[in-house]
Amino acid sequence: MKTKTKGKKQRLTVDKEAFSEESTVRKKELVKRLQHKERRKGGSKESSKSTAARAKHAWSNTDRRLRRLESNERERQRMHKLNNAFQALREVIPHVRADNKLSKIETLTLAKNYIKSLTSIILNMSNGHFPAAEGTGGTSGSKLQQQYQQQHGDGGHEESVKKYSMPIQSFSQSSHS
DNA sequence: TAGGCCATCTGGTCCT
DNA sequence: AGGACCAGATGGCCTA
Repeated sequence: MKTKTKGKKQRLTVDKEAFSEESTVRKKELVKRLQHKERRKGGSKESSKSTAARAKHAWSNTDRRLRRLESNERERQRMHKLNNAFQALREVIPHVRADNKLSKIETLTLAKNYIKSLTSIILNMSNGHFPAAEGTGGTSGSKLQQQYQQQHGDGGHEESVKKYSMPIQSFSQSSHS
């Protein structure tokens, strides 16, 4: 995977037509984009979606533009909140690359494995190795285990512990050095 | 330079 | 009706 060191990206927002000077690098980039676009589209088809959407509300162009800008702003805020949540998640899961930012997919995958391994540890402890869970009535370890096995099948936690143990070990090594 | 990751825009759909 | 949510499109930045 890759390291991410870039800062906040400068966004060309509404005024896309505002950039007029184009370096050769940029031109090449545009060509690349076009090719990429063509590959994705697989042909040109004019959709009637936008016109149908426009017909739905009898707003003036200005109104429509204004509403669009407002909902863009809301969407931006929503995505920022989502990214904050991702960042919070990154901070609570131990991982090897303390200096480099985990990608979103890496964060989710690691978090999933982390939860699995913690669940396994809890199950192991409550299954005879954890005195507090024995003979106290209430939530027994076996109940927990039954519930876990119903959802994940038998022996799933062994594997998840293995899967996650390597990153955790690496993390603890790097944090102690 | 290709490809991965990301932010943003956009229109459709769902929910309150 | 309006906001939240979602997925597709687009384009910028970065690394191998």
